Amino acid sequence: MSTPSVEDYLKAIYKARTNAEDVTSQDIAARVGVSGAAVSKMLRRLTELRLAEHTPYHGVRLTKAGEKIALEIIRHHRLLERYLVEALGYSWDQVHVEAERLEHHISEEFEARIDALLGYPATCPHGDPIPARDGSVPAIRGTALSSQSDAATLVVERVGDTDAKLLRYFDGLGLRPGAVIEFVEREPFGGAFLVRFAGTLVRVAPEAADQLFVGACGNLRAGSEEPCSTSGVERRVVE
Amino acid sequence: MSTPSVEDYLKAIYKARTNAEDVTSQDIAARVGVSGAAVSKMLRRLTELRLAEHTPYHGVRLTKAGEKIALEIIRHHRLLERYLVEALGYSWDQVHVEAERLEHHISEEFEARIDALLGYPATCPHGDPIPARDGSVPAIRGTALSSQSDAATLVVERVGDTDAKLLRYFDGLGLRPGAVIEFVEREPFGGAFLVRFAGTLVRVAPEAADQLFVGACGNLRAGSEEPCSTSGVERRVVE
DNA sequence: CGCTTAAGTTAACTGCGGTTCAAGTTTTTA
DNA sequence: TAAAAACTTGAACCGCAGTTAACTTAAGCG
Repeated sequence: MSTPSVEDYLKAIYKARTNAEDVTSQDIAARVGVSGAAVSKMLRRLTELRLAEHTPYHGVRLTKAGEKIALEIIRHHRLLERYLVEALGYSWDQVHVEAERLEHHISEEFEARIDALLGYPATCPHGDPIPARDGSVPAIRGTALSSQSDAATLVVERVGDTDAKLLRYFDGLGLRPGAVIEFVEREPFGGAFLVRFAGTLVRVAPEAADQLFVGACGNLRAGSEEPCSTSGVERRVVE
Repeated sequence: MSTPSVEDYLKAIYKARTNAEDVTSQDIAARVGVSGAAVSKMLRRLTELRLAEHTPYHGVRLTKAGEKIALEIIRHHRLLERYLVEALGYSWDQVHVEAERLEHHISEEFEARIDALLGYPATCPHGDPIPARDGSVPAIRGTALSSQSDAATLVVERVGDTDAKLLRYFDGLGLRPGAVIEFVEREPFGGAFLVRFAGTLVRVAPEAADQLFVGACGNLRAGSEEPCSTSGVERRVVE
């Protein structure tokens, strides 16, 4: 078995790779929250463990084995987030921190049981896809609202999950995965993004718009039963 | 915060003390699963951390602070066991191992939520009392069936929780906390303990009898609604 | 094309938590 | 009561995971 620390690095490398083609050590360091030197050392270890391939001063890539572990941990994380919300009544801004610790310590048995109890959900409460047990991952959907330029009807696919304050902000506005919004325009000089939602005009702050990922409204979200509803509320799993 | 390792030692010392007056290093070593030398070193650390008072070659005692942590961990463990059985459908022989890892990693928030969801249970599935959040602990009930000599009507208070095989054995016999049994006699020459349970005669093996703790039947178990039922089945918490 | 600079790596060190082996202290027993 | 046995501790060591400080490398610019 791998240690929680190894798992954290694998997860960070995996996530960094889905964003940028080249994974930099700095990026990993920032994600894991350690110094660059710690990253260097760990990359050597991961290479020895055959979980990654690291050519010094150049890139890192996860091996099949490394990716498998990364996906297992991400699966644990997102299932746990979902479980904490659905079964224990956590709010969606609390779950990230709790899942971050628990993801390293639950058994496969635990994972399987909460998965079944939740009815095999496709996404976490923030809209990120839950990797399947076989290692397949549904495509990550949506582009940041902040990169939107033309007016359009859009559906919220997912939101950034790390900043609790931001999540409470979204929650206050009613902006959750599944919500259908109409992008109107951006206020000038780095201003807010104007969005019509549930009949009213909402101003989404620039930094919030970076963390709000939207898709074309015709795009059905996997597992979403009301692709273009305006309720803005995710379906709850009822036992 | 203390590390999982520190917590394991504190728990071991606490539990050892409830059994014997003098806590030996060996006992701790066996409980934690490490060498004697590791115990010596840790006792020095715990003393420095003011979690225990250790006079070399003589005893150890937990300080108030140390006992507080030990009880928190035990509370986590027993609540988790209960939760895994009630909410996730684990069998009672599976929960110890899972709880052993999770007990170090759940937050106070998590603890409070499962406690409320379970309706503030008084015991774990094996009958051990769950310490309250303020640090008070209901008395541990019952004496080993193996120390019984005279025929009597008894109620199963608790069973040893560490041996999964033994728990399945008890489960097969129907012997769970709350079960009312009649102790008849012991077979000669280190033989089984003869017990009448639910109308039939049951032979309890000697090593099992060491781990089956019984009390006088008039003794109401806290939180037990049917003190002298013969159903042998713990009430399930229904949501 | 070499020089600066930022990114990445290595080296030396720290703390934790374990090990084995040897030495010391109690306790038991002959 | 002295020797043996059992228990406890100390010393030297290891692996993991981090740190800071010094050194390499790669890249970009004048």
